[in-house]
Amino acid sequence: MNSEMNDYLQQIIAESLQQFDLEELPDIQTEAPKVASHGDASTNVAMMLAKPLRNNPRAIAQQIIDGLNYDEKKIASVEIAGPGFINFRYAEDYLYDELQTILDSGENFGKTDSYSGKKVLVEFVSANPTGPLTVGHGRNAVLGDTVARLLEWTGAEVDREYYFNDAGRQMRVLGQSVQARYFEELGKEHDFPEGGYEGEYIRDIAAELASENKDLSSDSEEWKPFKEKAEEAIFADISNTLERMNINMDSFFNEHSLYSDGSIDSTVERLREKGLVYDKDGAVWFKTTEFGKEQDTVLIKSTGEPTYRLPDIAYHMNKLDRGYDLCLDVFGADHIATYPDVLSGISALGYDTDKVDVVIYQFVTIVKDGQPFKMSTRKANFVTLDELMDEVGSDVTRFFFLMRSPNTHLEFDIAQAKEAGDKNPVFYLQYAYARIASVLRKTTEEYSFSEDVNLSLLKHDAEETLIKTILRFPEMIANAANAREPHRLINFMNDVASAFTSFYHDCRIIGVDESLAQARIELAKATAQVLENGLTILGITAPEEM
RNA sequence: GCGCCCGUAGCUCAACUGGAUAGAGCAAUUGCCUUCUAAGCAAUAGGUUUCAGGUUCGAGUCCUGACGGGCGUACCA
Repeated sequence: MNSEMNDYLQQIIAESLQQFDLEELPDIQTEAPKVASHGDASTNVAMMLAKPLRNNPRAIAQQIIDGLNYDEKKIASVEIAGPGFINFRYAEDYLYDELQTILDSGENFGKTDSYSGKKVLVEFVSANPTGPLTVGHGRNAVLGDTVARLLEWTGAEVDREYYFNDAGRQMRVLGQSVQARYFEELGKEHDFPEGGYEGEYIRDIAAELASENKDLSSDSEEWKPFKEKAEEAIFADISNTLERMNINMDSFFNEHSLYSDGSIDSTVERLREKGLVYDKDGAVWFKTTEFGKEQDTVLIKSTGEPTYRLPDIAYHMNKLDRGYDLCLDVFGADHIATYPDVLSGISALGYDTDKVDVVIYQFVTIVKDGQPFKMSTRKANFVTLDELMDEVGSDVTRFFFLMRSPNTHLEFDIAQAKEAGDKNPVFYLQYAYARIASVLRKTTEEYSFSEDVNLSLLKHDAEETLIKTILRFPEMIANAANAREPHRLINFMNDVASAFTSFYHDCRIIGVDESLAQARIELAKATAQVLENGLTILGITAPEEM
């Protein structure tokens, strides 16, 4: 059901409700029933009013219907069903008019405006440059990008940002690892650092450095040039991977800039002025107990080094200072603990926490050879996203990460993904699109129409079901965007493909009466448009043939 | 111990934020290619939604308590 119809129904219901002399109007909800025989739209207001009006729901429903003043060009019938639902059936013409709007809107069909005028920042991936992106990062990357696309379709102006830290212990060890491999490459003795990065990519970077023939020191304190080279190479690799996955970042934000511009220091000072920060045991503490936590937490260690919470707070203030109406963070379940501290910090300093929201996703369990597989970047025990895409391509990769709700664990069976082929549901969607494209190619050869199309010839059950299904598209996108749950769109796309295939099966296009063929071609075009728009949001290609 | 997420068909998961008969895919069984792409369609089978209470017209969904799994709970990020 589109929002225009929704508004209309709510309006006429509200008018009818005036007869009851209610103190407060109930929240009128209208939705498409699960079962088609229940009509096109349904409302439960009568049941909600049962208690305040002290009457039985079906009697109230009857009174509401009696008081209903509706346009017969839009609504064909209204009836009471079950415990007191009021079901509406659309006028046929309405359906055909709506089908025409899909064709007229074309690649814009599905766009709504609930976020229009809003500036949104989605921060995701944000992996530190210590190694290639793994399958574990994939869920974050694809989820973030697709939520961003959904928000764009609801009118938001979205920026994608990658937050990283190239300072700290991890990066030092990375530099030292490259250094060790570099001297091995030159045939010299050099100790490999404890807990160093063992991946093959480290050797590749070292080999490239060796071939450049620079005069680099073997002094283990002189790891910085190695770190810089490694960071450069790894970032190039990460960017390449993201590009392959159809992801384009608008900005990369280095945590280090928060130190150099003084925001870290000023954040601590401002919290101290509020009396929320104190010194103890040589460390600087944040009074998180004031916000309901069991313990205070350390902001700056006794070594003088901040914990990650402090830059996180400063970073979020930075984002809000840049004028965003909504800042979305995408991160895995292991980061959930820091989030409340960040909110406490920024709200204490007068920022609106409603403008910050988080998309939490549960971990990806890698299943390899039928066994759960523990990954570690340091130990080089991982499957990279590049390896995965080499095997199955980016369409399947993106689809796989989006299929499931973010808050359930995603089981990623490598073997199954690799053999994906005809088992993979992404092909079901693409296949439906390719079939339509094929039929449309054939019809342009066989037909040339002179008269206007008459869509009202589409009276077959399969045709009506298909029209009603594709009309739900804008509402689905808005819901998925609000919930930040791309898998809803995937489920919907399956409904579309399924409704199309049963139409395709029952209703031939070529070889039937010419005006009917013409109408069916239009319906096929509209379906292709919805599939194409949906696949665009998912970042998946819509192939003309398969 | 405490906090967050989860428990739905043999397996992997949905269920449009409390609605009507809980649905898909895979696996199983059975039909359908001289007609627009069989990467498909149609049908059969598979369920006490982990368990026990509660809230209300109505609960897979909300609340309480068990049981089971995952992730946190660091002067690691």
